[in-house]
Amino acid sequence: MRSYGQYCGLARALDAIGDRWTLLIVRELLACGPLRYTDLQRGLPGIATNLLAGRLDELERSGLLVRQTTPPPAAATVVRLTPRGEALEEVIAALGRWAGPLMDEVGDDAVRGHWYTLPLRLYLRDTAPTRPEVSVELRMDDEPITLEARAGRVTAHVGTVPHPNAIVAGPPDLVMALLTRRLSLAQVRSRGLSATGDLRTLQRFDRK
Amino acid sequence: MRSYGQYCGLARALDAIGDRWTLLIVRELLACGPLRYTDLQRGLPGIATNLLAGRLDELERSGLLVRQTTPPPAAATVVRLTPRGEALEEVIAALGRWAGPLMDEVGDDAVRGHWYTLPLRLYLRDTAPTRPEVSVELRMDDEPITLEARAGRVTAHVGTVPHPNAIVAGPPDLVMALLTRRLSLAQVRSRGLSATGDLRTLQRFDRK
DNA sequence: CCGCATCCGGGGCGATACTG
DNA sequence: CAGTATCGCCCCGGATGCGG
Repeated sequence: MRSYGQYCGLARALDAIGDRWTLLIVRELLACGPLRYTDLQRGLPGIATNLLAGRLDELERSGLLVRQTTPPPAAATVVRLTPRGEALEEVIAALGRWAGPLMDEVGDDAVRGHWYTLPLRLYLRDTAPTRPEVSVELRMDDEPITLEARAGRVTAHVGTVPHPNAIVAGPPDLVMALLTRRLSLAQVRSRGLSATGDLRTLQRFDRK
Repeated sequence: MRSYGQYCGLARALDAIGDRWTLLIVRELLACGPLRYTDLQRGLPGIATNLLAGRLDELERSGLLVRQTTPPPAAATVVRLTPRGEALEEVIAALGRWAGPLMDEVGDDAVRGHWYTLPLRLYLRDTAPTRPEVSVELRMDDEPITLEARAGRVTAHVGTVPHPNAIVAGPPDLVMALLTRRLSLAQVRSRGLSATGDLRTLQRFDRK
C-alpha cells in the first residue's frame, strides 16, 4: 500500500498493516498457530491466491512473520508469527471489542469455528483460579472447540479432549451469548441450544 | 469497501472502518473535536477532496459521525463524532501503541502539531493527582500544544494558556522522548531541545 | 473561501487458469 | 501443495471546475 507519509503513530501502523486482508491473516495465525499456505487459505474465504502470496511476502519483509520448514517426517513450509506479529493481538482485541454491536445477525456471512477461539481467549476470564482445571467442548459447526480454564488462564483451541466437563452444541451466536452471560442457560436452551455434562462448569467463565 | 463476508468481529470491524483514510479522519475528530470540511482536509495531507467527501458520507451512514450547522453568528457546517465513533479511541490507542517502534525516525513525513494531542492524552498519566494543576507548553512546530495535569487527569489541546509552568521547544521526537522518559532532560538538551520555566513540572507526567 | 462534484490515469484488488 | 500468470474492474490519487 502507498504510505500516508505522516509522522503519526496511527498512520505508520496503517502503513504496515492497513492493507486489505493483512489483519485477517494475522488473525488466522493468532487463532491457529503456525499454518501452511493452503490451511491459511481455507481460513480466509474470499481471498485471491495471488493476494495471499503477496501479503505473506510483505508481512515477512516487515518482520511480522517468518516461513519455516517443519522437520523431516512430513516436511512442509509453515508460516509463523514473530513476537512483533503476535503483538498485534491487542490491536485485534480492540477492533473485536468495538465490533460487538455489529455481531447481532449472522446473515449469509461465512463462518469458521476457529474464528471463535480468539475472542474466547481474549474476552473470557477464569472466575475461580484456585479450583481444578475444567474444559468445555463447544460444537458450533463442523469444527469443535475446546475451552479450558486452568489456574486463572482461559485458553481455547480447535479440537477435542477425552473427557470434557461439559458439552455445549448450537448456533455460534447462542453459544457466545451463553458464555458471555448475555443470555441465561434457560434462554439459550429454549432457543435450541443443547448443553450436557456438569453445567456448573460454565460458571467458571465470565466476561473480562 | 467490499465486505469480507465473514461472521467474525475483526472482519466486521474492518468492513466498517478498514477503508483507506477512514481511521485517520476519526483521529482528526478525536484530536480536535468537531471540524469543518476544510480544516479536516488540512489535518489530512495527501487526501483527495473527493475521497474525503466520500468517506464522510460513509461514516455518516454508519452512524459514526453527524453533520451539524453551528449557531447563527458565523454559520458553518461541522462534522462531529457520535459516541459510537468516539469509541474508536481505544482501537486507535492500540494501533498507536503498536506503532511505537516505528516512530524512531521522522524522515520526510508530514508533521502536524495536533497529531500529538491524542498520544499525549492516551499514554501519559498524572503522577501526583493531589497536587495543584500544572500546564506545559510544547512547541514542536508552528502549532503550540498545551499539556495539562489536573486532579489525576492528563489533557492536551492545541493552543496556549497565559502562564504555563514550563515551556519545552524542539523537534517532536525529542519532546515525546522527554515526556515518556525514554531520554533524560540532559540528553534531549544536548540534542538541541530547549526547556524553560519550572522544569520539576515535567515530573508530573509519566507513561501510563 | 467553503464544500464539494467531475473527470481521468494508474494501481490495487478479485477471479480464474495454470504450473513445478 | 504452494504458489505464479493473466486480465478486467474498481478504487484511489491528482487536478480542475463550480455553485453557494
